[in-house]
Amino acid sequence: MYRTHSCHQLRPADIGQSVTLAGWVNTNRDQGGVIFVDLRDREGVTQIVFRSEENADATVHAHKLRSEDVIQITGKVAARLPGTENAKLATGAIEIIATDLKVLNKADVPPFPLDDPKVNEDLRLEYRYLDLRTDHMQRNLKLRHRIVKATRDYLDDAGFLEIETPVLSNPTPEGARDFLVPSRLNPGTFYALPQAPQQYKQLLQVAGLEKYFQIARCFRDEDLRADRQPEFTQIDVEASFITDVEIQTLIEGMLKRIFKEARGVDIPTPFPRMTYADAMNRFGSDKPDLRFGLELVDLADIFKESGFKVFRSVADSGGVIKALNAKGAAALLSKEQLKKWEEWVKTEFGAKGLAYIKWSEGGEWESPIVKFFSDAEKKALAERMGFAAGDVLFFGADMKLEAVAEVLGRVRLRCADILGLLAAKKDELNFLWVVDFPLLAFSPEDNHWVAVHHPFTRPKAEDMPALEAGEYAKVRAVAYDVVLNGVELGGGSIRIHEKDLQTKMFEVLGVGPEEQQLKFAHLLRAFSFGAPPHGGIALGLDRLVMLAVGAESIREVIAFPKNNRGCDLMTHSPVEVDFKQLREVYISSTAKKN
RNA sequence: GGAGCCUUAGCUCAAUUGGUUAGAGCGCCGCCCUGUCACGGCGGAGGUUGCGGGUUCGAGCCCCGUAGGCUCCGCCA
Repeated sequence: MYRTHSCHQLRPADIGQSVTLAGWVNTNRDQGGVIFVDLRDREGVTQIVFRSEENADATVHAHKLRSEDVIQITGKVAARLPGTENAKLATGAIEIIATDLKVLNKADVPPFPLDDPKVNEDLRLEYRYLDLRTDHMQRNLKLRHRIVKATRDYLDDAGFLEIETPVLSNPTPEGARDFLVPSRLNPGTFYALPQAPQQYKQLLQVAGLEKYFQIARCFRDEDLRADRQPEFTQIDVEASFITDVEIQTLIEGMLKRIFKEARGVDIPTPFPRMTYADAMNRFGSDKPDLRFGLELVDLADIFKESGFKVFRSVADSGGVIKALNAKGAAALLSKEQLKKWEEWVKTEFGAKGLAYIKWSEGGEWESPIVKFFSDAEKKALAERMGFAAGDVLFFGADMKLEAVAEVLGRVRLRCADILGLLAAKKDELNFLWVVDFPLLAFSPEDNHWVAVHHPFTRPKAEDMPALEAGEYAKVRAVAYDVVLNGVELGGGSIRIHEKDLQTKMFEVLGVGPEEQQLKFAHLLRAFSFGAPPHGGIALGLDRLVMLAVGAESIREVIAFPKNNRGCDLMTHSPVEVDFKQLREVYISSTAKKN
């Protein structure tokens, strides 16, 4: 037996006991005649004392201890001398008077200080096993475990079955780029790693399992971000004979339990609901952060007769003109900075420009466009926007709401940032359902309509006539996203369960009968054998944990993440493989070597 | 595919306008220390300033290229 107690366990009640502890040397304070070692394990820290006059032999060896050595010590639990208790440690009232020391494994000097949060991330990732020893990372992984456990318990209580689906499955024609896996037994053919268990979970409904969930690993071969990894984990849920509101209620209860058990907070349910149209119109985003205002305001009617041609032409032809008022931002935004913002929207979103009016305290309206406005327009504008000295207005004008939303939605977030609107609300948890997403969007690059959610999403019953009539832009989906503090946590929908409707959807999406047979025959056939009405949702577990621990990146809540080029800096994955290994799976590389 | 920022000791950073021997804190090594807990004291080692080229009497600093890291756009049904 290596130990009798953990390093977090012993208290004054244990004084006098003989104990054995094992762990890592956290710090070693050698004072010559007496040596203090803080011994660390997963649970905590306990102070060990070596006294030369009592245990000369052990003390001699303790002189040689260094950080991160793995040791085992035996000794007696003792009260600390009066006045030397450490209130910062849970075990700070006691210490172990060591009688025996065994070095289980010496450690080299660590390449970086483990307790320094400023160490560069690439170094932490190269030595991830050391980084994971830190309190910070252990807390994150423990909380992740609590969240997964709460999820399993909750869904089990609700009658859901955890069922695994294949990781080796088929490529999907739409959506993200697939990771491919060559099949050795079937030369020239490929599996794909799943982007999501979508079809399998629907087929489990056809199979009559009724309530399914899975903590599912998903794979998408796209570029990485702070909140995107090529492999990530979803809480995947699907159920039969269920409505959209019932799924939302189920998930609200699940998130309530997760946050109660993980963070000890009670989040209010039900969450507010907002339509996609409202979210875009008022906040310029389909995942609005409602912890602050800065709402977008419609101005098209004011500028119908305007002398400013850009606004007038948009207003006249039924386009969208909106503005937001960054209250108190004038003092924070110099002319040069405003120019930079304009450059930013131009380069990043391809906008033509960013119109603004800055009203400094005790000054005039400063703006490249205001000279074109009539007095009546200025008055109407100031009134509607609540424009006052110290404010900055930002405008967006375009024939399409999405274009205005893209620019002003981001300007809104950036304004909130510089105005410090979130500083006081860091701990607030603002949940929201965004509902009534459009079913379809026209893709100019592909020159056909694509599914906004995915091809299996059910159109709203009242919009079926529009679908039949080919007015695709008007058709809304029974789809919903759950949003937390402006981050999309997950999304789902009620699915199509009728073969004919699914076929119709494929046609609209430009998937012809041949391709349907090739790629979706199994699903269409399954629907012909009595498929129940069903629907579900998937939540991004990594993002959920990230928000629960207050991290800035999902890499902080994944044990062994990839960097932003998809590489594992510890194992150097991905790597080149031997020619023979490629030959076995009938692959030859076209990559150019340099 | 594109944009921005970054790279100086093991780690985190500094180095005035381009100027002489590139510094600090922590860590590391050695010695001392019987109540520390960010222990303390004394001494010491440690640098191809990412790499390659250029400008200059002289480059950590300026220019070009390149590699790596981070963030973002595109992409992510």
